[in-house]
Amino acid sequence: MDLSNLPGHLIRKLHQQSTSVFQDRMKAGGFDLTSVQFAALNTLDTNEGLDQATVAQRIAYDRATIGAVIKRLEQKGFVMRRRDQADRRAFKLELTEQGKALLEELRPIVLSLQADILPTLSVFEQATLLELMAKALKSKAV
Amino acid sequence: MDLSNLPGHLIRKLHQQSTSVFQDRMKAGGFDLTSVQFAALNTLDTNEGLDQATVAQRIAYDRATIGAVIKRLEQKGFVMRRRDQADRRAFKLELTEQGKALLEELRPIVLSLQADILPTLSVFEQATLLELMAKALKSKAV
DNA sequence: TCAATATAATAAGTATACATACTTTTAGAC
DNA sequence: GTCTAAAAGTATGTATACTTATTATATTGA
Repeated sequence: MDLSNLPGHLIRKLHQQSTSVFQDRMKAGGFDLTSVQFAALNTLDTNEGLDQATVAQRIAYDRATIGAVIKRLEQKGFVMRRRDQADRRAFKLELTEQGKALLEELRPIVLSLQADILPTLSVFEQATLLELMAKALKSKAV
Repeated sequence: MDLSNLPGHLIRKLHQQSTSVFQDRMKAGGFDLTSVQFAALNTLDTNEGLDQATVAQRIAYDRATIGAVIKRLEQKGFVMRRRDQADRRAFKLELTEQGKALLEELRPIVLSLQADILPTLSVFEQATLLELMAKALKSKAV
């Protein structure tokens, strides 16, 4: 039984390639940030005051993982947490000035590295792949 | 900046969907095995006596990760490790009878769950996606 | 031959990723 | 107004996933 042509294996390897390109580019630019951390920062920029659970839901992670991610972003000085006075269970999250500045620097890098994730595909093939992946992610009809 | 249409994000979500289907099916069948553990077992079945480093290379993981995976498979009684007398740094790995039996049970399940990873795609679309992913994984020409 | 190099496995450290359980707080039913 | 169910965050535990360093053993080349 050869796994190498099965969807599960191909998807995992592609994910591996994707995160590897991201890490390499960050490192090359002198930044110390993972793709998850970037996704969280990016979500907060356009949505000041979100809580952790909502951030987790927006970028499709569980609360526990995002809690740890936010904690590290706070320690690095990119995010601030304040108790929500209207709902004292939650925190309102916002970017620090440093976080905003970082995000402006990172965005063009993150956009440009996307092409390197699929370097052997033509523009048309890339578009086809993205379209099929997006369709595959749609929830199955009842 | 909307990440949701970028390759990196789509690939991650698809990977998430893939591992989720795998876990659900294993659980439904009463098995306690991850996709990585299955991949390692499957590699050993057709290649008795491989060492950890070679297994890692075959299924595209680093040695440290596979070392931990093999350790758990050994604890579960599916794999045996013996010092390679020809190279005393390495272990020769082989499946136990229990490991072989498990693999026979799992294979049809793993094959059948592949279709559920991409439930909303037609057969033709699935084939196209697999082809593009395989091509995207080819190393970029020098 | 023997010093330099390389390799197999492990150790230690960081960061996801998720399940489950627990605490605190909120909201809805009555 | 009180009871209960739900939700936000945290804690705990397991399992990847990878990097760097270390140890033991092999290989090599001058």
